[in-house]
Amino acid sequence: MTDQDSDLRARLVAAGVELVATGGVQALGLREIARHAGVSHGAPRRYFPTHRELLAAIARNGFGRLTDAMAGADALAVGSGADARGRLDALARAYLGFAAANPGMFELMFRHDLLEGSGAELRRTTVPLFLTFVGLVAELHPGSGDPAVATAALWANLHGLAQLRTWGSLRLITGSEDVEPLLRAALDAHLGPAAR
Amino acid sequence: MTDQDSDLRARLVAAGVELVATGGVQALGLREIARHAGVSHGAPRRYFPTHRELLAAIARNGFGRLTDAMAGADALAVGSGADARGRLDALARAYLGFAAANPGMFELMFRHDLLEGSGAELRRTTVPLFLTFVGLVAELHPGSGDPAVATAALWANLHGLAQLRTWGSLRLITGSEDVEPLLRAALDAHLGPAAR
DNA sequence: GGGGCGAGTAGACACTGTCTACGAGCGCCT
DNA sequence: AGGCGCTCGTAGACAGTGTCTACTCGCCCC
Repeated sequence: MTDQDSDLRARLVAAGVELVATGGVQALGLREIARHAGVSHGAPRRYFPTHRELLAAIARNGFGRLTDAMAGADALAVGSGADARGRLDALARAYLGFAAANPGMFELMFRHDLLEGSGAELRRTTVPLFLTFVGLVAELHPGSGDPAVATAALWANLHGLAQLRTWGSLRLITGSEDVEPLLRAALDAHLGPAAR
Repeated sequence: MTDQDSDLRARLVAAGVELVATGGVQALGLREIARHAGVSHGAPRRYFPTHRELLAAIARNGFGRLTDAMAGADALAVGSGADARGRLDALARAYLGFAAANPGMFELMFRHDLLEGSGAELRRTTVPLFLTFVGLVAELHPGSGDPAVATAALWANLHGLAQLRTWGSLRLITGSEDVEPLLRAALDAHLGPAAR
């Protein structure tokens, strides 16, 4: 698991991360990743039996970075004295911010056809993140139904906003590329109007 | 545009629709569609200069069917005396129902990487549908901000639910495959509790 | 009746992911 | 010290893909 342990494995993932950031998902050909890492096209097979497993490893990196980004945003919110609602705001913004800053990676992370087989494991990595969401929602809305359901509905809203923005529908509909008003509307709808 | 006009064009799209229903997006190879339509692999090129344009035509079929399904559900709701909230319920359920019944097609419809170039045109086909949404939301919440923003936020919620369900996250989170409680939560959040 | 042309065929090309045979380089053990 | 074995990466074959180009067949119109 260290940097030294199986150098090429880490280099391949790093090459994939770089490629998906610059060229999107379609730049993640097996041979192209191998070229980018400076090895022959057969080399990845030693560490990743199939192309999909390499993609899954790249996606795993993305989930890690997403988790880190959100944890960081949450810690920052807590540090500046935010309450539950403020923390949820910060987490939601971090989610959308990650999707906007890493559209290719975000797409890869949720392309179940590319990750089949490893999908279940990747899904599990989002659980801790989700649990903090649930805790905050429960704190904000005590005793009003299952907080997991409310949280899942909210998460789906964030996710939909992220997807539809990269798909380009939002600008068509609202006339603006800005998700901010939509995000506010979604948060207000699910969590109640923000305290001001 | 009739059945007779360029027979093969329609047959190719029909073959694609069938293939995507049974084998998902990855079954939509150009050569495989041609085989399924009983022609050689070079034939599609006469009607679709590139593979992506054929996929776009298949997706266009999907958008048409989605629009029809939602319009039908809405008409049914109106026929049974539903108010604005009831119609929105029916429309939302139709959207999720379509996504659940045609997961491959739904995925294709929102795979911008496969539809690049034709994406803008396809997006436009959803506008009338969206406008009825906006009208109903405006009727339900008169004078509370831009109804287009509220509607876009709601649509994103539906879309996110559809995507996350096919991705398999919802079962992990809520312990159940059923979207119904999540849908109710989303609708209640955005539209207020349902009249009963 | 013959020329042009639209429609589909067939093959070439570069490229992909997978599989297999091979070889270079290193550590280990006697 | 020397040979063995094993890990790691190379190189080529293979079937399959999307695109492009040459071609052929059949039909319509003059």
